[in-house]
Amino acid sequence: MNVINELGVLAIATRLQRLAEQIRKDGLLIYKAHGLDFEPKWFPVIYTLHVKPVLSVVELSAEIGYSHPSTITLLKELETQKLIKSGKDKTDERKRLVQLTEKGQALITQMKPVWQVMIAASTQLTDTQNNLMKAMEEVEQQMELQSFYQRAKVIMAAKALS
Amino acid sequence: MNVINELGVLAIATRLQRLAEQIRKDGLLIYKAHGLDFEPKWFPVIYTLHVKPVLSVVELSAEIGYSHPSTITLLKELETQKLIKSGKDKTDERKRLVQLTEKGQALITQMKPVWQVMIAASTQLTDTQNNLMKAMEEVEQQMELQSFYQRAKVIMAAKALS
DNA sequence: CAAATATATGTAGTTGACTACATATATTTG
DNA sequence: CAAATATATGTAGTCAACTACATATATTTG
Repeated sequence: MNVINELGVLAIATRLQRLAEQIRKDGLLIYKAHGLDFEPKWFPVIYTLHVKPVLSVVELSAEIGYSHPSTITLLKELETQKLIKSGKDKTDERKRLVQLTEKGQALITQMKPVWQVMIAASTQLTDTQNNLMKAMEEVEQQMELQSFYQRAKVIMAAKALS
Repeated sequence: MNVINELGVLAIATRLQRLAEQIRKDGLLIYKAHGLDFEPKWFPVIYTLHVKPVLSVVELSAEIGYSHPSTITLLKELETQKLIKSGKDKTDERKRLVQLTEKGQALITQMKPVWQVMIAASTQLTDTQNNLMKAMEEVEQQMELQSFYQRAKVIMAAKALS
């Protein structure tokens, strides 16, 4: 077994990160080609608020699967873009309720056809023999079953016996 | 077609990044469990210098597939750990030649059995129905054939005709 | 009902990669 | 052979996520 395989596994994230960077850059270009001023990283927030119009920061974070500080950063950017607005929840003063502005809603209407194109293009990219999305999900499942560390421990124990 | 698919594609990198973070953390623990003071991110540099004992910074960057500034950062860390050493190339004063120290070589000997365990564990994790490594390679190939942006353009053009 | 605990938000600093730019040396070419 | 170009290295700053910690408000419990 070639030790470089281990490199391969540890390097997956780096490679995917690069791929993702490229996809984000192209995403930005695609929006621009349609005359739209929108960054791909804003999509999860905007789309979620489109589907669930009023959410607190933590609810939104949970929906998009990000940490709440990451979400707060995105919300700041979107607020300066005037695409979202927010205010205190009157029944629970801890909560800040976030929602789209009219400008945000109008932008979504313009973006919808672009999203369709993006979906078609990204499906072309990822729907190969080993589907990347499915592979991801499978590995996440494996990790949940047993972590990398736990697996290593079991393998070590087995080796010690033989 | 559900628009959230697009989120899925753009979110791949984030998810993979998290997975990679977890794997790195566990990797650190596995080294520690063996009494070794080594960070997973150092592996590409150390292993490459093990196979190709003397390399310049740019040669090394190319081997591990990182940008040269990223490589320089790793080399700095490894130099403070006294795992590598470096000096000017006498025939080409621009080049800095990098190599393992004795300490570095001794550490590799200690790490080799640990790498075997890591390879076995990570193979368990990623060798599922849709193999993650292969999926990655396939998507990289697709991107080389035609970028996300180009694909979107073609799809848009086709739409305009219909 | 006061104290302890839980929840919501926010700030600061970290991580591991990157790009853009600056500088030093080597090589090529008019 | 001097000027232009190419290569090698290094520095500074960016990016998109994170964790750890701090604070404010709400809820639960002895």
